Amino acid sequence: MLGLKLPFKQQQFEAREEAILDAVNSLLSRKGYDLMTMDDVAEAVGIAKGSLYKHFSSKEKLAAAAMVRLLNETLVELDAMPEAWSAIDRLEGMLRWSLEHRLKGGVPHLPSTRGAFQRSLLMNLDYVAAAMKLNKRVYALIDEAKLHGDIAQDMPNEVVAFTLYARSCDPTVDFLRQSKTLSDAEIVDALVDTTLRGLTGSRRKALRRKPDAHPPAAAPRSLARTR
Amino acid sequence: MLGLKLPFKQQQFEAREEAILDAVNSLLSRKGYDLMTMDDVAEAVGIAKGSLYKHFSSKEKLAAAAMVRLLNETLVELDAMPEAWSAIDRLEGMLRWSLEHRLKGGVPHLPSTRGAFQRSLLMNLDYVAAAMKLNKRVYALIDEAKLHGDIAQDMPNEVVAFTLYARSCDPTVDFLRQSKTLSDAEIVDALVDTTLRGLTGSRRKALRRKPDAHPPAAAPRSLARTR
DNA sequence: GTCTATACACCGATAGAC
DNA sequence: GTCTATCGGTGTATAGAC
Repeated sequence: MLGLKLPFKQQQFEAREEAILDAVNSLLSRKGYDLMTMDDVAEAVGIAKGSLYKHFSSKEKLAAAAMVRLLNETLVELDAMPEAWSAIDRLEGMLRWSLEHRLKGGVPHLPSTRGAFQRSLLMNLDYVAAAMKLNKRVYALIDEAKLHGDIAQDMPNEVVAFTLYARSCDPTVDFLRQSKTLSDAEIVDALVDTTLRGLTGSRRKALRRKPDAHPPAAAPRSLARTR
Repeated sequence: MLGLKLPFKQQQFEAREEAILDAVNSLLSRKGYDLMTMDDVAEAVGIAKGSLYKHFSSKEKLAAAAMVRLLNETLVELDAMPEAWSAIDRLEGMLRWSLEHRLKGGVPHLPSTRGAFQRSLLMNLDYVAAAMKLNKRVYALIDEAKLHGDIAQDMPNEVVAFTLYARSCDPTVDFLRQSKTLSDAEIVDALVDTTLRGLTGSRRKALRRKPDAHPPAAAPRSLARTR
């Protein structure tokens, strides 16, 4: 009896941390890192602000923990996919899951803020480790999909990976939702469609850029910088 | 002589406003709206903070003015394109221009912040007017491109438009730049490529989703909400 | 109009009682 | 560990001298 008391309290402690991360997850997606205050989090969880700091020693640690949890959930989701799915199916599945997760009020995979948050994340060892683990998995899938001819060979892997990640924090999602003409399911379909097949839609055989067409490949004005 | 004095002062006044907007443009792209302070702007321009409020009565007005100027510049760019260009060429040209503008340190077309800025913009009459004007132009181009078979017919116009706008505030741009493996010109090419032709690359005739393939169209888990 | 100085509010983090 | 109260710092906006 007495031997169970400590594990119980510990279990309760971890349950509260989960509740905190849920609140952070929701707030982070609605207001972003900069506008999310510790008061917001405390109020959403139903505890005092001071108590928050007994669980997480800073706002940055708190937000990073939520991001790490998301990355790990994504990995679990990848592992839970049907055996029959090919590499491109899994990548599409991950993208769908991300978009649905976001539409339900979850954090995006990438920090959309151009602020201090991104930099603090890169100095957080837990986050970097989780990100690298997921990234390795995704890169392997991309390589496999390229072998199957499902992804253009000449597309750099990092472009593919970041494009997939970034779609979950694309403001297009918010704007489409605000315009109210598409359901959530249709928004997901549209985003998946444009991401994988582009605006031209690879269903059509006719390609826009014929071998000897006029040259819109170059920039309209010579603004290109090699940096 | 004396008749020119007033126009001169006025000209000087407007030149200073241009300088202010340049600074805002740069700061807004680097730090985002929330992290950009009026002190930052004042220091960048080289004037006192109090003087700023003689030109713009609030931070929101200031940021909105920068966004309006960007939208108008985009319209000018669209009008300056070669006559021979088709609708899809112009849309691609606009996308390229946006990406290059962003890589040179300019504001993105959409407010990436999930904060109060977006809401304040929608209550700014000047911004809404400029956005509607550009939007009308873009929608016309999309319709024309669809007629030519350059854009998938079943893609809603708003999805196409927002996808084009959103690409200029895509965090992929930042991450690719940080990884240092691609030049700025290559980043632009890659982004334009994925946007128009998707990750699968519509150069290949073989399409991923055959008519009677297995069904990855449905979500991996039934997370779809009709809302 | 441009400057300096300041009012007012908010937020992250801490202190200390219980 | 949870609470209330508070410190220190920062940011928007304004006041007032020149």
